Amino acid sequence: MLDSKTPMAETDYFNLVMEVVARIPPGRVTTYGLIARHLGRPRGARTVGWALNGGSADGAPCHRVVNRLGELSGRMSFGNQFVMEDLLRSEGVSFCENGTIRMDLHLWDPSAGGP
DNA sequence: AACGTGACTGCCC
DNA sequence: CGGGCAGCCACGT
Repeated sequence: MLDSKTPMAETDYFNLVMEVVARIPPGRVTTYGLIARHLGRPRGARTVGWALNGGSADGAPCHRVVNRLGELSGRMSFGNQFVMEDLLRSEGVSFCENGTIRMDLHLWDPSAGGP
């Protein structure tokens, strides 16, 4: 589907990550490790974070990407994690009292291909 | 080619 | 999921 018009190279890990992140349905979240595993790098979780940091793509709502704890790790790049939290809440995501996302309710797997 | 760095994860306590 | 240590991937210098 997107492969027919998406001229991305293997070296463009950045573009590849963006594709997966862009496929995350609203009200859902995923983890770096899940994405990395879907890309074929089960140990490349850090590389996924690097990709999002490398370029702020509007087509890739990085605010839907969190660490395995359901916590918004990109606070340093976003500026304020509260912005992401409120944004996710607007999509219908529930948060714990400690400010982390309820992964058990909103965790989405890229391999699932959809909601 | 090597070292250092970073939006991570897994294992251990 | 409280904190600490090591491993992995890709990039910049």
